[in-house]
Amino acid sequence: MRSEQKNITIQHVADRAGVSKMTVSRVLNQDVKVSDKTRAKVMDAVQALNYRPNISARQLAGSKSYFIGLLYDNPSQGYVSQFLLGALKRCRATGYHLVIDQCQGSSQDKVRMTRDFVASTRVDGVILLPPLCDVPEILGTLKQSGTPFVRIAPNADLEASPYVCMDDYQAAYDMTQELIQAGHRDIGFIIGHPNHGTSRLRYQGFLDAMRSNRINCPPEHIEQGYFTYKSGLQAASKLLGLVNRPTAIFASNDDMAAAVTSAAHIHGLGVPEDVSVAGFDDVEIASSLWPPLTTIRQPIAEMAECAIELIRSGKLTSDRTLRRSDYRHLIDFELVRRESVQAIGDACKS
Amino acid sequence: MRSEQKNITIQHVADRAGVSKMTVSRVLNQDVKVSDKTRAKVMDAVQALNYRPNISARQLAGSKSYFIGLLYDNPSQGYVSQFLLGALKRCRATGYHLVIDQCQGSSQDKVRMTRDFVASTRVDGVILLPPLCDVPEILGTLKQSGTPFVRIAPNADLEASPYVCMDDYQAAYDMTQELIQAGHRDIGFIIGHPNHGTSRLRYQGFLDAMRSNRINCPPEHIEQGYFTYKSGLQAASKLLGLVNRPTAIFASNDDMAAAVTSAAHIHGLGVPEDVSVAGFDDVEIASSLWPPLTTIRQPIAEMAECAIELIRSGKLTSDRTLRRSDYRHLIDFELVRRESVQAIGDACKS
DNA sequence: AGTGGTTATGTTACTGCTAACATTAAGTTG
DNA sequence: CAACTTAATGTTAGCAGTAACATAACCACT
Repeated sequence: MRSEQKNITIQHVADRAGVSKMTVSRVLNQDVKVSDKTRAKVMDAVQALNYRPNISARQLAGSKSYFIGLLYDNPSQGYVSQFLLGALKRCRATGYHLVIDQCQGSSQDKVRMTRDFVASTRVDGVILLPPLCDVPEILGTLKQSGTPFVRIAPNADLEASPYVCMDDYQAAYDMTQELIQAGHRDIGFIIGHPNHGTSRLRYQGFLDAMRSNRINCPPEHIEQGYFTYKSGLQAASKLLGLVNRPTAIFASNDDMAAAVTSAAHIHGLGVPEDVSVAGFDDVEIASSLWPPLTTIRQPIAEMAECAIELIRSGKLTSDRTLRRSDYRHLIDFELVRRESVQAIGDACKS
Repeated sequence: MRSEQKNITIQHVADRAGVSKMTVSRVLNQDVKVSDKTRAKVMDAVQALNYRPNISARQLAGSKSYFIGLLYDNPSQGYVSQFLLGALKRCRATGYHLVIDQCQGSSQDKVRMTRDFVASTRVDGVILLPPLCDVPEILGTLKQSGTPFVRIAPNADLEASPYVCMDDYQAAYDMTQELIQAGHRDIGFIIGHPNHGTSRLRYQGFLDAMRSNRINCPPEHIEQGYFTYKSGLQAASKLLGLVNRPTAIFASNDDMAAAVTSAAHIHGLGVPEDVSVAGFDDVEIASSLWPPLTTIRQPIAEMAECAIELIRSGKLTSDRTLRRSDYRHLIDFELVRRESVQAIGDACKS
């Protein structure tokens, strides 16, 4: 017994407003060819009846489905929920809905799942989260099906589709600059996983910031990590055991930065009194740790909003080749200052 | 240009199989009244044409929408993604789809959002994640709209709807038993946030396990926490500073357990050599920490599967009052043994 | 053979909306 | 002021399925 009050349809609204169904439909779809007077009458009726268009009927009759698909595989926990935050906000504001699915297994499985997904939901477009956005077979499948899609932070094949990302290089540059401005000169750096494209960008940003401040960076201050807590622990132990121990350590992600904090404690060093720590990503651990991490907030939610808009705009649907400038959408990051970084006093550490 | 191959409809399948649309529909909906021969013919045609029913048409014509709503507010990060894992698995297997939305703001906002959500998506049912499942206004709104709903791990108002949860009491009991069996007698416990119903259950499980093993638990071994890393740090510091310092600490969640690990390091104690640590929840931090935490894995994905099945089954739709046994669905937890707990040797600590 | 009772399949009439075309009303011009 | 635009609204015919009823086919049993 779903219907306490029986479903109100466009016909009820039309009757109440004294117009035809079609006019109501036009008002609801922002068609220009409706007089202001009629529009007002219709809107009043919509309000009064608390009418919501039946999305299925719309989809069946029209060309748009008002559904946007979100496919993901296995991004870091929290990434999905962050992304959803922004995506849902935009969807709510525009009357769209998000249908999500996980796409895992062999690349053959992924292809099948992708195909089934677009076929059975008839979404208007698909958003691919990393690392799914770098699976060539999926890109191929989507292209073949004619479904527009946007990728989030892809590492490769940048011409395959429009994509949204942040400027990892600039963020690392800025964070390094921040540490330098706080008086740090001996800065340790822990590189991310060598397979991730972002690792290189972040590393390069760090190096260039050091260089442009004419600060020498000895090779023993650079350690290779793998984005895991454990790898961070090992890297940090080496850095903190050095004779010319750095006064600040910049880790390529928060998990490793958290490990640096633990390593410091083990070495009997306080954070931030003895060593400052900076992370990257602003995942949950960054703020739940004590002291909370100074880090780079990835604008995941904003990236999501941008992706939704791209699909909604319909720009991607048209056959005409997109302009090059339509492909890349850079979203601003944010440097989050928390307690894990402290300025060095006048008393210079020996 | 969405249509590379024009959409195949039920009519095409019917033509190819040499039957009417209705028969195809019956086969697809597992109707019993179809002969095996006809069923085979139809399935062959479906396979050959790679036909997928149009979900909108189904929804419009039929009573089911094949969409299930998932509403959440602000659970711990990772909870949502964990939940999605199970929910999506079940959905995929059954031809359903998940439409998700976030429901935030004042309770008035939440009511409006909930109402809009069910009205515009016409989902077959709604799943409420904690802490949203304890907002009375939302429960009221859903009931009023006649939409069936299932709650996940609710704290209060247990008769309001069917719900799915795990046995927190038993889990805490088992974990305590585990520590005792590893030879620990002096066990510290950090209670969770007093506002959470689960905190009491976990505490009680701990107490009862101690009691049934006739182990005395001095009051100074019990500390109040608030489920945060910081509160765990403070509680652990007190416990580890005691003269009769416990040999094991059981924290009511993983964040606090992680803090215990850090506190131990600060106190110059090794985990697990000097002090064993047990957590609860098995969130990401539990396995990314070093040493990884022995903890209770909340069966979030399984709870999700159960919730989907409940809605899909249609049991909740009927007006007849549900049997009491239909309300509560307990899902088995799992005790995850990792490196943070060690058995105490024969040499008994003084 | 005729009656009744199944069981399997077909028909018809919707579901709520929009595309495409048809019509009316209003404004413009020679 | 009739003819011609143009703007605003109405009509008709689907979209792709399912519910509900109608019918045909088959079988057993008096």
